[in-house]
Amino acid sequence: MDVGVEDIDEDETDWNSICSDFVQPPHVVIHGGKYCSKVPAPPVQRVILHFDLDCFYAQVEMIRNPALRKVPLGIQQKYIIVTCNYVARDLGVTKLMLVTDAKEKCPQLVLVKGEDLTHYRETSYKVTATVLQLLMSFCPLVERLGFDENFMDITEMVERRMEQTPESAPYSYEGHVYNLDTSDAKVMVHPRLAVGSHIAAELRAEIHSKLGLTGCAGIATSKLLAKLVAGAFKPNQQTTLLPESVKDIMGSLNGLRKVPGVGHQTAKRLQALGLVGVQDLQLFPLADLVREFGVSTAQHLQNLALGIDDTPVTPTGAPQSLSNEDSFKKMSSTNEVWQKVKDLLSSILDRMHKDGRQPLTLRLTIRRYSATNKWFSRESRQCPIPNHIGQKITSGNCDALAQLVTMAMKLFHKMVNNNTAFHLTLLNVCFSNLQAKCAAVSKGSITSFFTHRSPEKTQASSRCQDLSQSVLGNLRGQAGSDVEGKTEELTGQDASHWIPDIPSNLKIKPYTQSTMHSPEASQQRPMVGECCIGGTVDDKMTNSPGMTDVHPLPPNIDPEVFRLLPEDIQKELLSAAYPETTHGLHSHGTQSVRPTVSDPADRAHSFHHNHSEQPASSSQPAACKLNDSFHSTPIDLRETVKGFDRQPNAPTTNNQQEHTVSSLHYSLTDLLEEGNSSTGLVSRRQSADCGFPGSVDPKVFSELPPEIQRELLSEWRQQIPVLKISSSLKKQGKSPLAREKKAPAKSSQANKLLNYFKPSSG
DNA sequence: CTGGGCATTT
DNA sequence: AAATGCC
Repeated sequence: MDVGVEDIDEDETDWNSICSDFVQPPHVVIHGGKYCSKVPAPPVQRVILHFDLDCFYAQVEMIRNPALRKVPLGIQQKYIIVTCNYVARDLGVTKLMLVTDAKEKCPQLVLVKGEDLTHYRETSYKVTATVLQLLMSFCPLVERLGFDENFMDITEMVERRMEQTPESAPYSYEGHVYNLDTSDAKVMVHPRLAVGSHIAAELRAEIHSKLGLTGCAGIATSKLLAKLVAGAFKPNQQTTLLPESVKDIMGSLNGLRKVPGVGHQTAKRLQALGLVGVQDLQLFPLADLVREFGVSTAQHLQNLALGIDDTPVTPTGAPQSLSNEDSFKKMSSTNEVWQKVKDLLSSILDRMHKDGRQPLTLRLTIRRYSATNKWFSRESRQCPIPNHIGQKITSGNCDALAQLVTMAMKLFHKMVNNNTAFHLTLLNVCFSNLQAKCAAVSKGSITSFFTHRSPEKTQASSRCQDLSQSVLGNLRGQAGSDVEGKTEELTGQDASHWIPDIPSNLKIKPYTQSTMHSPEASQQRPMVGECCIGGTVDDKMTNSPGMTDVHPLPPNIDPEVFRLLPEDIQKELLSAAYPETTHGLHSHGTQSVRPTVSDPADRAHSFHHNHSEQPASSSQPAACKLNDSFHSTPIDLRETVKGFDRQPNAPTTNNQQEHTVSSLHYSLTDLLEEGNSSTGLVSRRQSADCGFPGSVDPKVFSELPPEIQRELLSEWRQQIPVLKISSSLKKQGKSPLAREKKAPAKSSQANKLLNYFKPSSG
């Protein structure tokens, strides 16, 4: 028993247990390590953060109607309480409880229908966007899990902070430490996790102050452990898991089902092998497990039981499909089906329109009634969506609805014979194969790059168009900048809620050392520098007129690039690019080029103080210094992090939030429209000095697969024609690139991408 | 009387 | 297209 975990810790690689987060050679990879197959397992431990909102749906409803905060609240979907607030929980209500049971147990229970997920979805993406903003300057990696959970790889961020204050790593943890008394001497051994715990606290404070939402965080060395430990203390708290306690937390799980990754079916198959507890799986002969699951799954499962999880945090980006469904007791007439399909389509059409991308396929799913095995028996049929219809969808042409209903009914009749009786219990419509629209850009000559799409475009070229489209969609959506021509009317600021609507905030000292070169990037460097991707592309792109007209967005402060700049330039960039965040809400200083951001050294100093020992005068907890860079008024973490007794009433929070957002939007609009004030400097500096595209959207960039991110950065550093690409990198789901990621072609995908931006000569 | 929505894998 | 997993 427990042998496995012991083995892990005491295997030759002892980095796991005995201190020395410190000794990590700075050059040894960071977040990129796990993605880079070329390097052996890096000796650097990741720091993974899992953020889990408390009873999410209930929180959203309580924000919409603060009166609900005081009453036992349940969110009802059909006949079940999908979640409930803590008032209700104290009265015995639990998640996934039947409404009847819940009412019986708690007659005062107030129910709110939660079948329409719109508000939850929107709030969910706001949370992810906020997280992204926080990590923006660190090559942010955020992976969503459902609507209420986010994984972050904050290894890089931790590394930076440790560099800033090497002598004063925080020998204290924010929040709980799993199974350990915080006064225990052993807690001092993992400074990187300690730093992670402080970041987690800041993140939670940020989410709360911006969105009014509370949640739990787990800090550990893998997604699995971070997720598990996040639930140790439940509402609105956080817990750090030290490697020494891996065995404990895995052993604490009662039942294999508690292991994330072990679902119903898997648990049943395991049980058939006689395995019920986590330990059973840990000790089960791998060979036998392989016989049942195959080598890959078997190893994975056993690793999970051992608390081993190497899976990377994969940026989620925009959803790859949008679906809408409804369930019911019985539906048996075609008319009913027609009506329901129409309703479902109507709603999803609206979402699709706001998303901006064009769905290429439509899928209809049904569930037939069956006394036995009621929940699994879904059938589906799908078909391509003709281009002319797809365009109507993205342009908001209502004609699309009727045509789609017709298509859906055809799909329906592929599954249900017209003259035979049927009994459905569920209908689902889904748009998938989402493709960013190809649009023209206003003044840029970029337009020509994308307007002529060959009829049979390669997947790659379509990917390229996705990029271009994305950028434009984002420009339109975010700032309402006019985009040329026939493109449909501006859709407002919805350009997908899955992207942050404000630029990254700069919270801590920017990078000053180059420690995050991925091996890949480094290796490519000489090669790329010489190849230059064809002076052809380079020339065309860099020389192309109108590029400077491409509205520069606030620059993406990417560490890889940013740290290469002289410090004074860095500061200038910061203050010019983020007037709101550096000056507060009142000074709307797009004109100001003067560096007003606090001196990085000061920040580091502050960091030092806050973590080493509490200065007598310091009434501010560690995170304050960070918060004050993007809140007009510092927020006392002690109030926001620990319980919210003094919780800001929802209205106040919301107002502040609105103020912030609108202010930022306003200035963002300015930036887009007068691309030559202070931001002109920024973008010029960036493109000329460091090769980083000033108009690239950090959020979009962050959503690209990590490999692609590194490759693009590498390219950009070589002064490859970035402006074009950057402008095209506005908003881009990972989908197309993610697919590419899996493709065997291991050569520089960024290079290929660049090629696609060449005007398709001929 | 077990939701609605998303992703991945085969 | 179906199965599985997660929340």
